[in-house]
Amino acid sequence: MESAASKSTLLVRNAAEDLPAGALLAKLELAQKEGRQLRIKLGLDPTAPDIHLGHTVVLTKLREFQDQGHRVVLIVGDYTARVGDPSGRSETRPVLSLEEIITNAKSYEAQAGRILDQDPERYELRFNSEWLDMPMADLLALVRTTTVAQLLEREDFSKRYKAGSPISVLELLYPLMQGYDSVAIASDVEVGGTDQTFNILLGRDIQRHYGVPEQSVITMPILPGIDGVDKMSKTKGNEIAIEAGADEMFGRTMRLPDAAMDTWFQLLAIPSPAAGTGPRDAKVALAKAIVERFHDSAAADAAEAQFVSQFVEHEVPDEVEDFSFKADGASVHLPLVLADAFGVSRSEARRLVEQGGVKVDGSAVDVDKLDVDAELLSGAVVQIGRRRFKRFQIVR
RNA sequence: GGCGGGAUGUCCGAGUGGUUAAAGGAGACGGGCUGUAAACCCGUUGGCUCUGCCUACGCAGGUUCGAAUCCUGCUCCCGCCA
Repeated sequence: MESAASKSTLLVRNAAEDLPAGALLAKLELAQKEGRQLRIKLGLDPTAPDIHLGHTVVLTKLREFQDQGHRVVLIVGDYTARVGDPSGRSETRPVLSLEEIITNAKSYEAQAGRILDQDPERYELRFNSEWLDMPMADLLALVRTTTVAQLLEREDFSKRYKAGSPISVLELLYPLMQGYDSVAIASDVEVGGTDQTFNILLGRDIQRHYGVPEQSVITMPILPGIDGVDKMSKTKGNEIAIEAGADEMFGRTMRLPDAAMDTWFQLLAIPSPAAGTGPRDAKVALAKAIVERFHDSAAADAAEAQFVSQFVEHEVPDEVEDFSFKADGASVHLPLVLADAFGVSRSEARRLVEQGGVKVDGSAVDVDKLDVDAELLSGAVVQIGRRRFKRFQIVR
């Protein structure tokens, strides 16, 4: 059997931090000695149903634990989501209904199944409403564990405090609730992004107050989105969803700035290409590897071919979605049809035409001819910009 | 409880009676260049039946020839002091 030390080294190799130093090793040794599994915690936010590449960094780490025989406990933050997170501005963040949360959680779980082993021996899904919906007395006991000074240690809190920006009490409570989750499920190890470091560490303090063993902490670096700057998130629109089609995955990866490539190779655990490989080819390798991971190698080859044809050789893609529209007269008002077909406003459609951004069968539309012969559009591939296509069909 | 500040377009943020659909920036989008990278250049960025019309600066009224800008009331938010 492999030693705990080598297992620990493996688990920590691409992590940002392993806190406190050596704690993971101690946990692994303990588990080995007692012949039991470790309980590996990951909290998830059920506000968005789609898993993207950023989530996979942490999920893959969890999978490594599972492969060593440990048990992953996913916690759906249904209770916290229902309360609503006021972080940042006082924007009315939609408080999700229980149904939405459950839908999201299910979808999330299904997608996580592509990375995690969902064998019940190694996998557990819990909702934190199970224990957070507690009596006031219990809440007070929880709150007693932590001081304001401790909470202000967190950088974004202290910054905002100093700047005189609002910090809601609810926000202050979040780390406590997250910490209590660790108590409730008897977490041995909590995994999360580096942005979670404070919260996860506070979980240790809270566990200590409750007289239960403290979890060790593994933080993973944050994967930047395809803009190469911000954390990957759906809100920013810089994500690659793992459910995305092969072509989209490939194409979006190719938009990644060169500077972020190394990070991606590393965090996604994709072998870097040989030294001396040009940045473009390296990115192609990256894109293919990603597609291969979530589809297969045939799809990766096809996506590359498609990409070259569409963006290098500027050919119309093979598969273009149909858009049917009704033509009453002999001619149709182009902005109107474009608006319907591409989900833009008519004004915007008009602007796009004016700027030469609209092409019919490969040639730009004449700005002065907004009313087009319906027959000419029939069966034509209409294109906006470089990556939006629709094949028009007339319905009489 | 007292005092003060604020609510502007996707976001940030100017604007305090009239060329204001609203400076500037970010983002986004379109075009050029290109490796759908970066950098850079140009343009667009409320809607529409588009040389005009409608809607818009927290909400509701009011003053005015004319208001995002002034007045009144309301709602919400924030900071400071206690």
